[in-house]
Amino acid sequence: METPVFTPDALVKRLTDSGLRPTPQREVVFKVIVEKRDHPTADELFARVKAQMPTISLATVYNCLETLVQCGLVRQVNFERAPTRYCPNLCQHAHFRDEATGELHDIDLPPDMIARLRELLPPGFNATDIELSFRGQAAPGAVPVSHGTN
Amino acid sequence: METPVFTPDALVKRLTDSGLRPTPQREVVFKVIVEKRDHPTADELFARVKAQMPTISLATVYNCLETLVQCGLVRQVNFERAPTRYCPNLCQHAHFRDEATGELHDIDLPPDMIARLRELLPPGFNATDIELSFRGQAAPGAVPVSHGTN
DNA sequence: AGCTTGTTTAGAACTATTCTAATTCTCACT
DNA sequence: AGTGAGAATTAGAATAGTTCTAAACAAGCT
Ligand SMILES: [Mn+2]
Ligand SMILES: [Mn+2]
Ligand SMILES: [Zn+2]
Ligand SMILES: [Zn+2]
Repeated sequence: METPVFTPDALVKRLTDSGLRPTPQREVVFKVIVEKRDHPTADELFARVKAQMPTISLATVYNCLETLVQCGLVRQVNFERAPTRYCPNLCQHAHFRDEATGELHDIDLPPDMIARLRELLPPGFNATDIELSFRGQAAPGAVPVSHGTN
Repeated sequence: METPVFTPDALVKRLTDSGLRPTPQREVVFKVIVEKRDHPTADELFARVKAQMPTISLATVYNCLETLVQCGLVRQVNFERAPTRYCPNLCQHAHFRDEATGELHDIDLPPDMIARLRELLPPGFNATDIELSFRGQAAPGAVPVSHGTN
């Protein structure tokens, strides 16, 4: 399983291709979300980013995240009404939320399973997006997932 | 497929079994959510319930819904950060959100598929809950689902 | 330099939901 | 039937994540 890491240059290309500008803020937000592959909230990202760019504002973090989501470089993940989390893993995958810690874990979701899920839909229903999420307990030492870095 | 409809008596039993009181507010909220089997928000339910009990408050609707969810008589359904919706269909099922209208449709989710989904979890992950949701377009005339009335 | 357009920023606004504290109700027990 | 204790309801305030606003800033172009 290869590991197509996003270089900073790839970000610049994706942005300019969409008619958007590669600003320092967008670059640092992207760098910070990619380098620690968890599922931080906007607040958590704000804190991490401020360490490198103390003048950035929370509004900008939200703006950058929205841009990154639109460019398809980051996924938004919601669990009930908890604060939105952001996921840099672009492979199709499901999420498992550990009830004890609140943390999200990536769960591999093979293409054939996605196909089977799609078959659940009656004729006339056309899904552009499928979301699968688990909630429960994870044994402390349980290894997360294949961890393909996109 | 039989159709186990919840009578008002069943609600009373479920409540008293849990040490809760069967109040007129709880009964009317339950009646209103069951009689039109869609996926209303708290606001929408509040409007419907007020027609029958003009003095009820929104806080009470929220309180009653929380109670009904705890008793397992109603499911909570979230889509991204949109207002929580409430679902009276207790059979295991997935949801399809029509992007055009914002409406939710129930999608049958057979037990064997649930079992297969569970197999996606690596050892050490124990799911108490699985949630599957689709987003896309539904052809106007598409028939919703098996519609087992619980 | 001036213009244009996109971006950032601080803070206000928004909104679904929860909390508070006072009142009312329910029901088991006389 | 009447009381009392605890449960539930209510109006309105508070909360909190997110979005909006409007002013300042940046970069490219003429
Ligand atoms: Mn947060
Ligand atoms: Mn609503
Ligand atoms: Zn993820
Ligand atoms: Zn449903």
